[in-house]
Amino acid sequence: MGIKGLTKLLAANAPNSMKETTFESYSGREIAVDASTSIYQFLIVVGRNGTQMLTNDAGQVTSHLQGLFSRTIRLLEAGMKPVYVFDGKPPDLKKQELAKRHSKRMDASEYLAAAIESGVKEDIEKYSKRTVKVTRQHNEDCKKLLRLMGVPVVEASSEAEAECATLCKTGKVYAVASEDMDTLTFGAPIFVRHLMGSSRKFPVVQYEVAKILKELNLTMDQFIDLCILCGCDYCDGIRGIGGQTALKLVRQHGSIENIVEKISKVRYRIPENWPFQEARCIFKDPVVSVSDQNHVFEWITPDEEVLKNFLVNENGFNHDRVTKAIGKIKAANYRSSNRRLHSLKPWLRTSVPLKSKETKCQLGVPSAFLNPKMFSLQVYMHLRPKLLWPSVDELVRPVNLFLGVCKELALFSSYIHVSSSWSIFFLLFPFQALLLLYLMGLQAFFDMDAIGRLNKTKYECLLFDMDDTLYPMSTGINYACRKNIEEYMLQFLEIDASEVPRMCLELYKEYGTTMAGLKALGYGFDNDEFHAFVHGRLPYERLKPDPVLRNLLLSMPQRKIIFTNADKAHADQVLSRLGLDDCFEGIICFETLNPPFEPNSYEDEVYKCLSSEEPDYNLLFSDSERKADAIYDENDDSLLPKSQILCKPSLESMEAAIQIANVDPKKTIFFDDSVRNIASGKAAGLHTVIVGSSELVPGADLALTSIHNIKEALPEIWEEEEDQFEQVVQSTAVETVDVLA
DNA sequence: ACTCTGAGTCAAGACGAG
DNA sequence: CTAATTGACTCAGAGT
DNA sequence: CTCGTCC
Repeated sequence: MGIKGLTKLLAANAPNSMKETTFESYSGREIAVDASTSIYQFLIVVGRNGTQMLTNDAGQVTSHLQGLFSRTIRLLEAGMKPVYVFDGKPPDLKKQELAKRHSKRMDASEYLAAAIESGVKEDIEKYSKRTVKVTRQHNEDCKKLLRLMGVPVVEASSEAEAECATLCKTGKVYAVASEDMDTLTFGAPIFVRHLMGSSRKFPVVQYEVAKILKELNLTMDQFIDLCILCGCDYCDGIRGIGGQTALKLVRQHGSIENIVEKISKVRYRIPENWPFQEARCIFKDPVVSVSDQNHVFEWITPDEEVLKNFLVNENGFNHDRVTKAIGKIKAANYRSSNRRLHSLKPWLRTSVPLKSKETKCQLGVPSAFLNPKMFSLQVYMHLRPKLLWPSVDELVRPVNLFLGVCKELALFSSYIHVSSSWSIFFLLFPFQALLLLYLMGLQAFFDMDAIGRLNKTKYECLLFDMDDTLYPMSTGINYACRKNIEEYMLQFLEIDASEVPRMCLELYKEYGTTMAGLKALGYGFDNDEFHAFVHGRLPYERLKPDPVLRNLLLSMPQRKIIFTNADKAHADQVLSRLGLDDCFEGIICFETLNPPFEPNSYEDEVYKCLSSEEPDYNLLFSDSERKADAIYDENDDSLLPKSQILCKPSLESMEAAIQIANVDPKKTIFFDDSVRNIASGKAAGLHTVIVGSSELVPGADLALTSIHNIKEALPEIWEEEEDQFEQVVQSTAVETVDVLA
């Protein structure tokens, strides 16, 4: 039922909070859709002829599949990235409402039976529609279909609308498309109605919750109260109070509590045991599935064979139609992956560094950064000293790309570690190198002995991510951190509040850290200042010493190194709070990979970040390439600026870490909680363990729900101690050497 | 006369051949 | 083991 | 643009 009369109320009292848009304008956007309501519509309307519906050979209804299939393709073809959200358990408060609906349906069933008997066609049509319900099987069919199509599926803990709103609040989707006004009450920042109305009966309308609050001059809490008074699914309103009066009362008294206190008890009857506070809770802090803050949705290529089998063989779809449709999905996928950051472009246009230069000065920056020109990448790149062999620079890029591909291929089979010297080899003899690589791959394929050897490989080093890996996500540090980043963007970079969460995630997704992304967009803030702001007031007190983990770590014979994207101060703080500061040989942190930048000695910087005597050409090239790419070409649709910041999950950062730590990736295990970091760790040739997940992810050799399970899952780490002859003597007082120092 | 509420009722997809 | 939508529209009736 | 068809 949603919120009674909210549409009218908003149209009358907050007309500027809604704007007409078009279907096409959501191209490139992630859109959350409530699956259950869609399925319901399909069941009611698709292929219905009296009680007759679309069915497969077994007589099972397939209307929902037909509808969902074509609708999803329509969205994908328009460049949208749908995320379907399925309902979970309804809240207890909704039970009575549901019971009411159920009994209505039962009545309808009786009418239907009567209608069939009497043979009145219109009645049969009418009542059979009313008896429609979405069964578990329907939901499962649709989930299966979507997964096979490569479209993400979310199972909500409770209400799908609440889950959708949360996805939007956290920036995981751009907007929620729904007809249900509840979505706004749950606080979805951007809410789109009539998106699916292909019949241009209604135009597409976009609501923004921030604008609604502004225009109604209410806080979010007051807006929720207003919605409850209007009448929602969870409890009754007050008889005699509809939208108009509710708005007046909320404006006047501020909250339901005050309204109840002030209004005439004679005129209005307040329900006994009125659960408005519980209803308020459902809207304010809805039960949503606890998902990884940093989880990102992916739209992958459809599983063609299985999908065909499912639709054609199991459900009687026309083979040619399905083949054609799959072609459409693939084409759409290809288009969007080719310019998947299409959606970043608005920011690129509006957030060119001019503003950030000013901000920069306001912040009072260290003198090294006073020349504002340095912070406009365009200007800087224009003035920068010529790189070594600029023409080679151009040449190197494709070679590096090629090398990257080869590496991934080769390392995928875990046999060959391509060292940096390969870079030169590839540069000089690309074809010979390719041939050699091919032969090595062939040899490895047949060399079963190599497999045996590989399995026995001793581990020499353990590389640990820190945040959410050495301590669980539940401490809330990650969440607090993100809030701080958002606040920084809002306060110092003057980014529009409505864009912040989404931008935050999008940049994180593309660049590894939001900070790296911001830099890539041309924001010229000071790194230290950013870190100080973001990490300065985290609830570190929630981190408690972890003696169990400490003992585990100290008992491991291998070298142990931290590899984090965070800055050194944060790493020190966290490790000291956890009581682990003496467990690690070193910390590879933000400053290690991104040494303080000195404008005059650009070339030196490249050398300095490598601790080796001789410059490593592989890194040198990729580094210069990175800087060169920082220019954003307005005319190019597909190219986005690269960040000048080196951080996970870039392959370069992995290689740099391996280089700095001076380890052999084949003998190193990399622990991280991020799927992307794990994937690129694997690409760099490391053994990988995903922490905080019970399921294996692509590129992970092992999954650990908690780092504490390490002994059970990886006994090899300790076994080694017994049969290793020249065992490294592990002094109990491990010297903590910061690599930066 | 005018405003507002509340209860009941209805309708709801997507495609493409002609 | 069960249950599973929603908004627009109309019209009657109650209150101002 | 409409109307029949999708399974």
